[in-house]
This record gives sequence, structure tokens and C-alpha cells, in this order.
Amino acid sequence: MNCIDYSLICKALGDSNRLEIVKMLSGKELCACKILEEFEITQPTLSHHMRILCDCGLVNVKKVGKWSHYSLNETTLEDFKAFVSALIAGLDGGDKCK
Amino acid sequence: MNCIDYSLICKALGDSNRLEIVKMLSGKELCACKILEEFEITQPTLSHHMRILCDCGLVNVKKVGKWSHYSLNETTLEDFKAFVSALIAGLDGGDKCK
DNA sequence: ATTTCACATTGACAAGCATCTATGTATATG
DNA sequence: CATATACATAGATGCTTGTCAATGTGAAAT
Repeated sequence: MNCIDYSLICKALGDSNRLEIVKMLSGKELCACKILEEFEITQPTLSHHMRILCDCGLVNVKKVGKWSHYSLNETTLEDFKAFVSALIAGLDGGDKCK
Repeated sequence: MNCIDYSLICKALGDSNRLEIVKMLSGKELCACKILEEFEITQPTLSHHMRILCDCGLVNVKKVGKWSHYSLNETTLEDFKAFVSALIAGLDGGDKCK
């Protein structure tokens, strides 16, 4: 249902901090405070990055009490992988959304 | 040998015009003038975009007389696809270049 | 209730980037 | 040689965006 904008996904992954965040979330599920420890950015900046990662569908949020648990959205990543595959295969990477 | 910067690749694909260019190059090989016809941008702007796509390793250039023939670099795309696969598999998307 | 903790929002600012016009370069053609 | 074609480079400009300090919010703890 949700329309996937690969340009948005790439733009989200285009920031090195956000790419590192996605790599951190690979396999695990982390709360914002744990992610923040690994970067030299302020908490509002991290919040901004997490919002961008969620908006494009790459990351899921699960609120648990005071904490926000973040994890990768495997469906989006699978779609994105299929998109790259189609580019390689010369199939034009068909638009998923008209 | 060449160090692949996935952040650079994503940044390159993060511009909608460049993403469309890559989709156009899927399977084919095109010269700049043919690509230019499909967009409402000036020639210097296209030249700028092609440079970014080449710098990150996504696109190859082949000079033939006055023309520049552009094509996708399948090796880079395969590496990028593997990177996305590793993210899904939870293998941390191992750094190809320390 | 008050305080503390985890996170989001707002507003501001500097750096980055896409785009343009103008110009340069190299190759073909008449 | 002069002209035309295909593309690159340089400089300028306006919009986008990453970042921060300050503040808001909602849940837990004391």
C-alpha cells in the first residue's frame, strides 16, 4: 500500500551518520539513547535523523514507556534490494508506484 | 581495490534526477545528449550530475570522438546490493574498506 | 506533586548543493 | 581556417539540510 520513494530512501542513507545508524540497527533493536552514545551529535540532531529514517520507511519505532525502540524495516529493505537488482538486470527498476 | 563509499553512492542516488538517469542507463548505454533530451535541465547541470555518478563509481564513461558514452558499473551495483543484503541479514553490512 | 529521564519540537544559522549563465576545450565538418 | 557540435569548467545564486541551544512533552520515580 505505502508508496515507496527510492529517492527518499537514498537521500536518507546519503548522510554518513544515518548510514551508520542503519548499520547499527542491522539485526538488533536499539533505543535512541543507546544509539546516541555512539555519535558525537546532540540528542535533537539524532531525533531529527531518526525521523528522516522513519519517514522514508527504513526504520520502525516502538514506544515502550519512556523509551523509543528503533529497528530496521525489512520489507522496505527487501524492496530496495529488489530495486537495485532490477537496475543490474536492466529491467528499468520498475516503478512500484505508477 | 577501489574503496567503495556506500554513503557517497546513496547521496548520488538521493537526487531524483540522478536516480532517473541511473534507471535510464539500466541495460543501455547512452551518450549525454540523449540523456539530456529527457530532462528539463541545462547541459552544464547534467554534466555536473554525470560527474557525481561517475565519482562514486556507479557509472562508467567511454569517450568516443565528441561523444561520451555512459553506462552503469555493474560491479559497484553488485557490491551495493550485497551491502543492502547484509543489512537485512543482520550481518552489520561489513565495511568493505575498514 | 515534584523531579528526573527519554525523546520531540522550534527557531536560527552555517555549510552544502542543485541550478543557472558564461565561457572554455576538443573533435569533427565544410 | 572557420564553424558547429558535444561536453566540461568557473563563478554566482537561491534553496536545502545538518547542526545546535532552548524549550516542550510525557512517563517513571522519589
